[in-house]
Amino acid sequence: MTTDLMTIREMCEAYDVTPRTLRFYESKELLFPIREGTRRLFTKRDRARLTLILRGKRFGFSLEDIRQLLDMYDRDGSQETQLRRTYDLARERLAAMETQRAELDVAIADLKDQLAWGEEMLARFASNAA
Amino acid sequence: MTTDLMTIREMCEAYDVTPRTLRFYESKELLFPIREGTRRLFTKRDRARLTLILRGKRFGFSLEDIRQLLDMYDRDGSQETQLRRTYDLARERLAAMETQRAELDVAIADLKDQLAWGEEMLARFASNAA
DNA sequence: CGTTACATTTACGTCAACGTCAAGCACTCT
DNA sequence: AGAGTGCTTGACGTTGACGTAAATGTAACG
Repeated sequence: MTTDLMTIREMCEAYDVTPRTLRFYESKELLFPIREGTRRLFTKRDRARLTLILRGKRFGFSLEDIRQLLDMYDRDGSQETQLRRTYDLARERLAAMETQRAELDVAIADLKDQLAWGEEMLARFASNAA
Repeated sequence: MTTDLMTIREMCEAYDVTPRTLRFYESKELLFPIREGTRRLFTKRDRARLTLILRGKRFGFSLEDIRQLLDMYDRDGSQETQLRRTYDLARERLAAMETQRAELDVAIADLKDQLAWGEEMLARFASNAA
């Protein structure tokens, strides 16, 4: 292992985020890199948190939700209360995502109908032109 | 038929939108109600446009996209160029929606995995407590 | 010492689609 | 005339997740 500490550039490479994003997350108290003078050094812990942040974002959690969950983990270690809270939040999110999926399905089906209609019209134009 | 013209309130009732929304759409040149002094009177044409606006929104088109399409229809009457443009835009949107649905599916599957994991942990805690 | 290549901070800007006042006019009822 | 209601305009606020600009620092290279 090299140093176990990573600069902001290395982090950006590794996680495909911009420096602005990492500083932003720090300002929102999602990350706590070591401040070596004016520079940042990201620890293993920061990387673990960032992984969870990015995963959470994929699931559609807000940064504020994520922050609260991470903080809970920090306080409780790995106790039941926070696990249950995480679990509940995740179930809510899942429900929301499935609702969204259903709506998207309807919209897609409708749009396909409209497309069929459009093709019909185009065909009609084509035959008129011929 | 009463008057073929509707007040802002009637429009709100009929389309389940707020007055603010209608004024906003007018400011964005999506609607062109008659200005009777200081008040608005929405014509059949406005209603047709609003229907298309709301439909477009359901499909995820931006208001700007919608405005451009509506303007095209106004200019071209009902010619092939605009029909094709609409058709192409709709196909793009459909592709985007299907991509989005695929990503959502992955996220849902992942989240379900995490949930299963969470249940496992909770069960472990429960048995420890017993 | 100068240049290059990063790093930092602060603060304001962005995007979408409206919401939320505040303040005033227009009309009706009494 | 006063009260009440509805409609108007205009400007600023909201939300989330950063982007962008400007001014400055600092570290290593040659």
